[in-house]
This record gives sequence, C-alpha cells and structure tokens, in this order.
Amino acid sequence: MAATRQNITIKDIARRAKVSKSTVSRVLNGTTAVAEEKKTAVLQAVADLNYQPNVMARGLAAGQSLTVGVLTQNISSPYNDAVLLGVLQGLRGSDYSPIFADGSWILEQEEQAIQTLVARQVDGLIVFGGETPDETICDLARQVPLVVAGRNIAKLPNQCVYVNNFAGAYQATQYLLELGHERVVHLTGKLSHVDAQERLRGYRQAMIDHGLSLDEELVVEGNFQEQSGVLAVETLLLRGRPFTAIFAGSDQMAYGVRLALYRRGIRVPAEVSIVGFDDLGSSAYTTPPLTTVRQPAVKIGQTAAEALVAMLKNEPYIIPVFQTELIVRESAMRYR
Amino acid sequence: MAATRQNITIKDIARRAKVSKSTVSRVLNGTTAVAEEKKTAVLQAVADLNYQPNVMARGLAAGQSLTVGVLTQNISSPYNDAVLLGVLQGLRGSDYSPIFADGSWILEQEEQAIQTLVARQVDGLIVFGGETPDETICDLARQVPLVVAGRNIAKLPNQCVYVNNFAGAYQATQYLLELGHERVVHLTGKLSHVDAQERLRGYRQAMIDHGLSLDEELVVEGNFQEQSGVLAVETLLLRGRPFTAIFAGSDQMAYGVRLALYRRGIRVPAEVSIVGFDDLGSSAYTTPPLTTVRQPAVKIGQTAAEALVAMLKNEPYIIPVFQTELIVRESAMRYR
DNA sequence: CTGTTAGCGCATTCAT
DNA sequence: ATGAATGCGCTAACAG
Repeated sequence: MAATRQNITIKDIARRAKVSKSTVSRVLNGTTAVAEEKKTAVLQAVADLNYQPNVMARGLAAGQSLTVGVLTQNISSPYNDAVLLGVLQGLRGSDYSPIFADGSWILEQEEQAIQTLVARQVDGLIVFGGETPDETICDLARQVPLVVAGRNIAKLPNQCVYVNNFAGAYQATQYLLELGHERVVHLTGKLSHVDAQERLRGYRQAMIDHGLSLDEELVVEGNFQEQSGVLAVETLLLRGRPFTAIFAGSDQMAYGVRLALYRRGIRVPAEVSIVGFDDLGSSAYTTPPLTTVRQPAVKIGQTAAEALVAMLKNEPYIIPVFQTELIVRESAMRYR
Repeated sequence: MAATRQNITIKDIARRAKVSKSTVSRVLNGTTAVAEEKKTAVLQAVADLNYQPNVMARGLAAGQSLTVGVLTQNISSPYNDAVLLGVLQGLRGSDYSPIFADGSWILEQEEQAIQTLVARQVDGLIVFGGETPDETICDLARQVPLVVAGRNIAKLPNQCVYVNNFAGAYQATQYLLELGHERVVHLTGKLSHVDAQERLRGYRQAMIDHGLSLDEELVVEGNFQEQSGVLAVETLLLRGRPFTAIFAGSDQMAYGVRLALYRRGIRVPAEVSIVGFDDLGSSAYTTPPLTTVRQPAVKIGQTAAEALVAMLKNEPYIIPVFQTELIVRESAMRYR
C-alpha cells in the first residue's frame, strides 16, 4: 500500500542538473545566491521531473512543520463554519496547511485536541471562539503563536479577530428604536462569552441614549442556539411584560424566536419585530427574511489566517477591528 | 520564535530508561515484544518526561505521514459541514490527523488543493461530494487510497459513503401521496449529480406506483441552494400547472421554496405542502418546521473516516448503505 | 529479546 | 558560489 508516488527526491534533480544537493536546496529556498546558470538548470530539472519537495523531511530538518493547527469547538455551527472557510482561504497561497482538531465543547477532548496538534509540531494555532475559558487560551498563547478567530480576549491584544459587537448591537437596537419600538427585548448569547456581553452593552447603551429606562425583565439569556430562542419567548410571555420587538444575539436564536412566536400565533413583523445578529446564509431565506447585523465571517477567518502567517514570519501585522453592517430585511417594521 | 517545546526525544527517554533507542521505539509502536521490565521502565520515562513523539520524524522514517487529506468543495455549506464533523469524529482515536484543502468548486483551485495534499504525503484522502467530475475522482483513486463522503460514484464500489437516495425520495413522495396530494412537484438538485438523479428516480417511481402519470412540467431542476428554490416556484407559477405539494431535493431549496410561496401569499402547508431532504439542524426551526428526509450526515462522515483508516491499515471494512428517515413536521398536511 | 547500524529527504554548517 | 559532511528524530533491518 501507501503507493510509490513521491519518489523523486532532491538527490535526483541534483544529479540531473549536475549540481550538488545543497545547491538544489539553495535555489529552492533562495537561501543563498547561486549562479544563474545552475539555477535555471535546477529549475528545469524540477519541472522535468515534476519534483515535489517532501514536506516532512523539510520540516524535520528545518525544525518547523509548515502546518497550523485549527482548534474548533463545534464545527458545523453555521457561523463558525463561515469563519473556517475564511481561514482556509487566508491560508491558501501561504506555505502553511491547516490541520484540524475539534474540541466539541468537551474540556477533556479539547485538551486532547491540543495535545494532538502540538505533537504534530504545528507552527501556529488558530483557535475558534467557543466556550473555552479565556485563561486556557492565554496559557496556550504562551506556548505557541496563536490567533483567536471570532472572539475577543482582552488579554491577547492584536491576536484576536472579531467585530465591534458593541457597535453592532447598538445599531440594531437603535434601528428598532427609530422604528418606534420602545419595549425592545434583548435575547443574549451565553453571557460568559465576551461577545455576548458586548452586545448586551450595546443594547443597553442604545436604550439609554434613547431616553429609555432599562428593564431587566426585557433581557433574557440564551446560548446562541435556536432552542434558546424558543425558550426565551416562553419566558417572556410568562413574565407578562409587553414587548414589541426582539433583538436576538444570534441569527440562530432569532430563528427560534420566530418559531415560538409562530406557535403562539403572534405575527412577525406585524405584532413583533425581530432582528438577529450574524447574517447567516439562510437568514435571507427565512419567512420573513431576517433583518440582522452582518458580521464579515469569511473575512474574519481570512484575517486570522493571514495574521498568524505574518506572525510566524515575524512580519508586522495589525489586526483591524471589523465593523458590522445592518442588513435590513422584512422581519422588523415600524411600530404603530 | 517557534519555541523550544518538543525538545525531549526518543534518545532522552532511552537514556533515562537505560535502554537503546530501538527498544523505546519498539514499546512505543508495539512492533516487537520487549521484556516487561524494560517496557515499564520506558513507559515510566515517557510519563516522567512527558515525551511526545515527533510526528514528522516518525513519518519520514516510516514513509507515512499519519495524515489524511480532506478535500472539500465548499466548506460552510450546512450539509457538508455536518458530514465534516463526522469525519473529525471518525478520525479521533485513530493516529491520523486531517489536513484540509478546499477546492471552492473551481477546477484549477481544486487541482492545486490536491497537489498540496499529495505534496504533504497524506496517506489517504477523503473527498467531499461537490461537482468534481466522477472521472477526476476515479483518477485520484488510482493514485491514493480514497473514500468519498456524501456522494455515490458507481465506479468506486465500497469507497463511497452515502444514503439510499432513491428510497428516501420514494418515501417522501409516497408520504405526500398518502396525504392525498396528486399534483406533486419535485425540485431536483443539480442533475449532473448522481444523488439528484437518484432522488428524481425515487420520486418518479413513487408517482408511478401510485398510479399517477408522470408530468414533466412538475419537475424543476435546481442546484441544491436556496436561490434555486425561489426560482423554481416562479417557474412553476409561470408554467401554470396546478400543484399542491413540493418535494425539494434539499432542505436549502425547500427554504427558498417556502420563501417564494410566502411572497406570493400562498400559505404553507394550508395551500401547498413542502417536504425537504437532508434535515439540516435549522430545519426544525423554520416556520413552519420542515418535514424532511433525514440523512445521517454525521454518521456518514464518521463512517467515511473509519473506512479510510481501515483501508490504510489493510483491514477489511464494508461500507454500509445508509437509510434515510422521514421526519414528519408541519410543513406538509393532508390535501382537501 | 535487544543493541548497533543505516538511512528517510532535506537544510545547514563547514571548508573550498 | 558550491560541494561535502553532519544531523533533525525516528524506524527498520541486521546481527547477536
């Protein structure tokens, strides 16, 4: 098994180009200047034999693997996957390949994943949001070059790629307010998550700036998933506090909210307006299409990858804070 | 940079355990029997020094990388991602780690991706559906051990993991028929895709078995994406052929269908019933929740990974054909 | 059963 | 500028 492809080595092309292995290595890596003549000879041989350097051998010798580890928490959650796509794109063109490990939210499994990655001598790490404690990630950051995608950890300046959650939430809330809503609910993500905290802060600030008093009965904590959206509506209805709009901290929760409202026979947006956060691909196709705060997910992933590569090359790189964009669709309308 | 972690080598633990490097290697790989005494000594040393074998060195020496390449076509499409999750799970526990490369549907980029993977000496490949021509995949299969996930290629027996699309489609159509519908539309996926063909076949067979004549005006070709769902409805309305139910070849298309119907003021399921295919996570949260044919996506990915690993170890492995399951929710109801 | 000897393919000192 | 030699960390014959 295991085939015999990848048989031609640096030695073969050395012989063919009538130079030493060292010289071949040199032109391939541009380490030192080589006579133009020999250089072309080598390049020619490489082309002729369709030579592919053996990444492992190179890694062994050079002490680096040219791989970056990608630590996901729950691959196959829509937002994360969009970011992931960006990572793949950002890595393309670089010499690095991504190797994956999924923690599945399970602490033990996550440590296992990290172990695997480290054992493989990944040169750097891209860590995906999730529930991993900030501390754990900081510890990791001390051991290996690392960038965090889709999440903001204060103690890791210029190593996190994320959006301005505060501004996005502010914008969403303000939009609802300007539509005439006053009793605006905010369904938060897991509040142990900084992003959720920031969005909550944005919501509150907008309410205050609009001269509204904060009613904590209008805030419900969810966990970013659909189910928590339906639960939230039930909670709200139970509380009996009237409301005319709901700003959900994630599109997935907005889906759940919409369904729960439907079950209760409450029309959207006629009776209650909904605004989400993320702008997942399918949010443009819900009924009604969801008004939401767009995060440039792909761009985030891409930036994370590029930042990490730059870091590995000791090149300077400033990670920008991305801004969100309000995508107006039909799930929210003027009140009254 | 690049840290100095991973400094302890096999030699260190050899010294500490007072044995030769070979012996260490032996107990680590279970290649040959070693004296119980020395074995425990080695294990002890390994534990003491927290030794992690260098995967690259091991790969170089043994001629295998212990990595498998995962070729995706459009990561971040919901169904594929679910399968992907399965792959990760299936690989966990094995000694193999996944390296990703995304073809993005672009032929050139796809070849590039394959190049990358091969250059990294992946021991095997898991290829994701997508539009890659069967031929291309077959060629690949000759060069490297490979398994296809979520797609059926006839010329690669026991190397494809997929569901019984025919049966699933049949089941869905039959369900609609039993509900009293007679003018049942089928919105197909890309018909260049075997899975789409099979589903179409299942639809037709069910219609026939129910004593209905096939009306090709009731079949519309889509491309698995939401947008084609809305287009399809427009097409249908234009054709003027009455219909009371739509069986979409993917949940995503079903979303599009539902939206288009909503736009036209056609109620679901009161006036038109909808059934999808896939059972994406969010399909339980649409309004109304989508009746659909569930594919065990995660299981499919997992099986693909396990099959590949078995293949690489020259162990026998029979890939089962998975069956679908009709998930009855609210988007379809009795006609009349 | 176990130590010794060779490489795996490449990068990198060294001399030259 | 370039060839020869050395070693990265590990596995795999090879003898004992």
